[in-house]
Amino acid sequence: MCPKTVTQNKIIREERRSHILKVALNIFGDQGYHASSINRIAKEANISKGLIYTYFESKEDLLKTLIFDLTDSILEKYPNENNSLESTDIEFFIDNTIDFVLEDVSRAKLLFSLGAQPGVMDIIIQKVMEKMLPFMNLITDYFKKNKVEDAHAMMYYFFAVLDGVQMQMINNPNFPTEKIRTIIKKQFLK
Amino acid sequence: MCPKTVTQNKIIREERRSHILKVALNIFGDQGYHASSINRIAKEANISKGLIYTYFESKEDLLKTLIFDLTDSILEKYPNENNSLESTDIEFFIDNTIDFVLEDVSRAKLLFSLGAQPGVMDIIIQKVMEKMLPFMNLITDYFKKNKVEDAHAMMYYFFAVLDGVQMQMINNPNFPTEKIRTIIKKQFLK
Amino acid sequence: MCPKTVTQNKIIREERRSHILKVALNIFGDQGYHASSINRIAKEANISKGLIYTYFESKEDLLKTLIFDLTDSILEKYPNENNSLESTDIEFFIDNTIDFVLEDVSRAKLLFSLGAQPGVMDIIIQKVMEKMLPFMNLITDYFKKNKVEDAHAMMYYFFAVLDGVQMQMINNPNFPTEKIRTIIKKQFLK
Amino acid sequence: MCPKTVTQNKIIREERRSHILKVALNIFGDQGYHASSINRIAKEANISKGLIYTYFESKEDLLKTLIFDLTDSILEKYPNENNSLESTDIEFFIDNTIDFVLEDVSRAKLLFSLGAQPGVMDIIIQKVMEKMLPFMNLITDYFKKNKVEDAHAMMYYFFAVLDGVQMQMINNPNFPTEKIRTIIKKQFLK
DNA sequence: CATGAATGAGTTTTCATTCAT
DNA sequence: AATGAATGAAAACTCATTCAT
Repeated sequence: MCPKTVTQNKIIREERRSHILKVALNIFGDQGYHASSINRIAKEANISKGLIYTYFESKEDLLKTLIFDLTDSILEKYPNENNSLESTDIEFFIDNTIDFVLEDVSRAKLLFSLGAQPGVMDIIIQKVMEKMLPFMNLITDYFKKNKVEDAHAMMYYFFAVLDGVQMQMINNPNFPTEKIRTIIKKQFLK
Repeated sequence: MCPKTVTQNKIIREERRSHILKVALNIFGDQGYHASSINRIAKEANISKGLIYTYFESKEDLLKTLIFDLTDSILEKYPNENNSLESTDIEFFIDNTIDFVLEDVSRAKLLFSLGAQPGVMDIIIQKVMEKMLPFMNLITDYFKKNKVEDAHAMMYYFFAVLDGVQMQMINNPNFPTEKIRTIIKKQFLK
Repeated sequence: MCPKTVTQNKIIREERRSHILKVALNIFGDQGYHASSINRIAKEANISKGLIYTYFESKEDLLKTLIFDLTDSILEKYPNENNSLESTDIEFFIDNTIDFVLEDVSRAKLLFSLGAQPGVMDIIIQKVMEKMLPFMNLITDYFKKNKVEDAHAMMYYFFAVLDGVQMQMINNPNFPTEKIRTIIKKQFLK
Repeated sequence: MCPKTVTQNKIIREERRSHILKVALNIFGDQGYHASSINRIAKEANISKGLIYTYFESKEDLLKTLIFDLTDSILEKYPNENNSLESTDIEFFIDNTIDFVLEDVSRAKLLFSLGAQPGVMDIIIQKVMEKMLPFMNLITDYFKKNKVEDAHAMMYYFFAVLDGVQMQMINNPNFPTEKIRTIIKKQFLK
């Protein structure tokens, strides 16, 4: 029979919703947003096309939802206090950045594939920047404290290195992540 | 009057062709392949949709052509001899990698947006790997020669760093490229 | 309410599919394959363009499906045993050939319009020939048995006559089909 | 140099024109009108697309011209006097009908492929009918004179047979034309 | 709530026709 | 007269979205 109790429905709804999100994340991450069809997502999730539209307003809404989750998980990488940073804070950030990819490659893939989606990366950047900008300054201060010559440039370099490592982790199955983690820490932690 | 000479036509064709390629590179780079319509490319290039099809068989053919050009320009980054590398060779590669983005941001954008296009990145990787694999070994040898502890991991780190720098150059208008160039050289050249 | 049952959908799909086929047969038969647009077929069938593509992969697939049906209905004209033919077998074939047009003029029109479609007639011929070739020999034998001077040529003549009759039936509204049926039988049945 | 004398031009024009017609006849006959592109015709004729349009107003005009030629050549098959027919007249018509295909298969192919082109066959039929209708009556009279039971039906049969033979000649490379010619004459000439 | 048939706007692609040279 | 680059209207096809059941 079809009808269900209210509670049953609530649970089912929550499960379904997150299932759809998970499947969509995988497919968007693999094929890119535009190349992924709602049909494909529905099939992969073993539900009907129509059902997706009871959980999400549109394909774009699905993407936006994923992006907000993504943004939240990115924000978690940044330490919460605004005091000056110690080595342990930097280490925390390095670990979080690397673990961010290890935990869910699809999520990271999606993030990196979003660069080409005009108007989407902007949303992320805008939200992330609030936390990132002060963090960038803290990193710069950290390098100054450690007598790095051009601390400002080194801060940019630091982010570039982490970006590059994330990209390699995503695309290169031979990438020796743990060894690289050690190298990064050796280089930036004093 | 008599018909346009063969030479005249050849010049026209060559110009148009490369003009279309240039416009397509920009749009594909900005929006991603799937989000870019032939219509848009035609408008941006101030020509009719149809004309694109006298120069390229299909939208995919247009992409493939761009990719082959891209692949060629990537291959130029790698030094040609297979002897052991000196500092100058590494410096040459670092400079080429950075200048690759400076010369044509759209081209680099396209390259980085291609990660999500299944079946496309494969083509590039396959062609590039022939030259890249031996080069990776040479880099490893270079680090060994310089008494780097884990030379193999350092090689991967080296490539990750350059990837990350390229990404930042593309996405971050504040990125201090020249200062970073100096930092990289200081770190990896001995 | 609960979703449409599987059976309901199956029925709908079957009906729509055969409706599209019927309309397409008419239009292809009337205008020829290339001159018939999917748009036109959709309008005539009172459905949207898109729907045709949920039932058939492409315009060509639609044609191929019609052709396979056509081929099947042609093969039914030929008697099934491989023994030597009697008058009744020949009569059966003559009747079937004429009735083939009477039953569905559009189908016959399509068949005759396909001659110019390269690569399509080949498919039909290839499939039909398997049954036709032995039948041609049986017809030849039949004429030999009846002391026809050049039985082999007469066999070709027999097929030519039936072809011509089918063509006249299709194109000439005044053609006295039943009288011709009698004439043919009088001529070829002994 | 390009400029030519007036006379030279006239000759060239006439040659070009008939060359284009010949090529178009072949291609239209082979592929059907709609599947044949102007581009293809131009290439096959070793001239430019544009040039076709100095000789013919449009693709349809090209077809119409071919059809008028075709109609003329069909009309030639019919004897010119309106007196009652003798065996020799019938024989003349049979021979002409068969030779019509032998002389130029492409022309015959085009004729038979035109059945599906709505509005085109009508043109032919309309023009041909003027000569054909009285001829049909003469044929009927001929059969009556020869004590054929249902002379009117036999007349239709006669045309059907000739149609079928033409079709076989076009489509079946093994068709024994000359033997069939004999058979037809034996059957219809007394 | 769940389905998938159905839609139609938008995309790629083709091709007869034009026109500057 | 001759060329073929260029156009644009129309065709094939895709896919997010809707809706009857």
